[in-house]
Amino acid sequence: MSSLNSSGHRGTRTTRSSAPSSIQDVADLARVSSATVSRALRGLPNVSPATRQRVLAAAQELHYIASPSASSLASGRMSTVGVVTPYISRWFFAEVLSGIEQVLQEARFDLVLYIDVDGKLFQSLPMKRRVDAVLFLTLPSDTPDVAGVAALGVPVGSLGVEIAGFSSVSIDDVAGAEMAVNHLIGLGHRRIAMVTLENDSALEFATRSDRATGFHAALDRAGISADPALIVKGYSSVEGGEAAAAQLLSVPERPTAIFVQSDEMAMGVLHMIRRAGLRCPEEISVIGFDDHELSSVFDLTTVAQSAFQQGAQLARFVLDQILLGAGPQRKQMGTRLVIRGTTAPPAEARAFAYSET
Amino acid sequence: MSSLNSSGHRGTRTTRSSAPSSIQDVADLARVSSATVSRALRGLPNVSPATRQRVLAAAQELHYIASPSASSLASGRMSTVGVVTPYISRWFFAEVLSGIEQVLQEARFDLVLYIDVDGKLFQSLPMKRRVDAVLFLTLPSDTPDVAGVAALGVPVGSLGVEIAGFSSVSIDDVAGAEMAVNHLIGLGHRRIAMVTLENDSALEFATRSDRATGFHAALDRAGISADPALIVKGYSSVEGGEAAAAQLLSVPERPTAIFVQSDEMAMGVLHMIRRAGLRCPEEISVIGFDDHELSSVFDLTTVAQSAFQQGAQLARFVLDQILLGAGPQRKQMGTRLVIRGTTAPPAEARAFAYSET
DNA sequence: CTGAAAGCGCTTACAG
DNA sequence: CTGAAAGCGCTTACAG
Repeated sequence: MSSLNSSGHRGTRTTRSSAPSSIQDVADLARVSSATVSRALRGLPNVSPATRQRVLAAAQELHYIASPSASSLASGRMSTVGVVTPYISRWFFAEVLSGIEQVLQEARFDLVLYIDVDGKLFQSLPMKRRVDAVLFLTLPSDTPDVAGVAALGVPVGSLGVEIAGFSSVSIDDVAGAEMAVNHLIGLGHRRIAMVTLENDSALEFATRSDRATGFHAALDRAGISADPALIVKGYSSVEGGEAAAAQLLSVPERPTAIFVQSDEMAMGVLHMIRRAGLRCPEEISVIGFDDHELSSVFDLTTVAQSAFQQGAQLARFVLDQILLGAGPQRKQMGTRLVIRGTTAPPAEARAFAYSET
Repeated sequence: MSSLNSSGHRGTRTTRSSAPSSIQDVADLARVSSATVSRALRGLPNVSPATRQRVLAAAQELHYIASPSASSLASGRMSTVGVVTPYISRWFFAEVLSGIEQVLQEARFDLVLYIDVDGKLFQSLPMKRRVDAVLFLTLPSDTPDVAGVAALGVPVGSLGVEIAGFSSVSIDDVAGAEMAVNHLIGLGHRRIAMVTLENDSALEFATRSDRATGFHAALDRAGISADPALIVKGYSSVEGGEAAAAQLLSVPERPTAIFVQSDEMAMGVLHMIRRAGLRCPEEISVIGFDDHELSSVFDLTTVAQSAFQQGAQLARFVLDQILLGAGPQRKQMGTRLVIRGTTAPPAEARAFAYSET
């Protein structure tokens, strides 16, 4: 090792941009040991101000950046969180991911992204030994797979579904759905349909059943018996909404209102309604769920949730576990009814009387 | 080190699920050296079939997964690619990211995600020494910042803009914009407006100027002089489109057609047109750019591009650089006119004659 | 407040 | 085909 060339100050070293400088280079320049460099640079105590200054200056001069693999190997910390999501281009997941990323970036953690549509990832779990925690925006419906996740040996966060031992953030899907359906009932609707999620993959979307529960609860409380013909499943996309709407519109006694599981699907529903020559909300009301960025453009009444905040909160929870050794935490976030123009009293009701807004 | 306890075969070892097993554990169980384990598990040559089998079996029994930090430190390879994007919930970026992720996942590379709206990330470049390559879905407009990126010392890929030394994938924005405007001209439009991107950040959206170039080229060729009042800027969002449309609709001599830089902005434009009580395409035509998932719902005529394929291709390019030592490659992908219902001949033209579709 | 030394768990020439 | 050994570049008790 050729060290101690404190003569050529910023000459030879800086120009040879090939190999990045090591902690030893910094130590040599600052005339301390690598242990001290490590402490000084990480802001640990027990370093005299003067020494710290010298180290900082040396590090800066050499453009020193600690090798992440070396420090991970030595410390056992990866400063990385894995995130598993089924989609990235659906509003909800994109927003959640953005929230997670913001919190992690502030904490100077890296976010490793895994997209997994069909739950196959759970068999290999490529994030093994790579991350300090994993966030699942969806979980496999398979119990053994979930057990495998727990066996990762790192804090786990799950979105939308509470699992023993995992941190989680969710919304009250039951209450949200009830709120939506109560709004329709309050307008005078009795024949209310629901578009729910197709059980299309190995993944667990807890929201599916919970929102259906809220739907039924609201109807029950109003003394309305649910018509099975008015409950249809669709894929979580605009096309899924279109297909579901086509099905609903062909039911002999058409519904006067439709509660749709997501705004994206609701947009498909609106599209199909328009194509069928029907007018919304005059002839049929539609309410969605999410408050998607485009919902205002569609003038869509919906149940708003903040996906971004949910992601941010979930990231904070696992960060607490990693950094502070906290236990798993859970939180349920609020939803809010956003009344726009796709809901109105049913045609018959209007003929008779005024209704509440 | 207590090794050689080959007696309790699957007893003691497997049950203590605390510390993950190391390469040495596997070596002990298979009665070979750790060097051989390393070779056998990575599929390297010079390992006898019998030995390889024994190692594989031992590794499986111990649920062995190599420590990424240790192997990175020893080999110098991170098996990770960094991706920097300004947004994640915009259609284009979400699609590109999906394409990148798919290719990386197949190659068993990790994707580290960095969201950077305002280009600040380029001052710290947190992916230093963490990744084998970086993909920029956008670049800072600052030349020194770009130089800093090049100094990362790893292959770099850039999307939408060609930079010396970087791999890149883009579309021919000029040609795409010309195609859009030619479509409008062919329909008989002469007063054609353009909604372009606000120069709202430190980031370089090359598409901005290129599409404007195509717009002007098409007008020039048709002998139409562009009216500066018909070229407005807006933020890259639905709201941005609304604001831009509001401005355009207040121009004394209204345009008969609008070419909008992105479908998302076009949706805002359509919304504003509707709110202004105008009919599209009867009174004003609109053409977008992207072929967003929702464009068919809006019946929006647009210039289609495959963002997913662009992302996948860019990932393959840098993978070639990392794995095969290839040089930077570049490719321009195609665009395609998708004619839907938001474009039609201008009102005056219809009064006189038939026009082409 | 500081340093010497061990160790984190792999990979890779180098010998054989 | 296989192993001993060095080395990757840090962090962390342990002494002083």
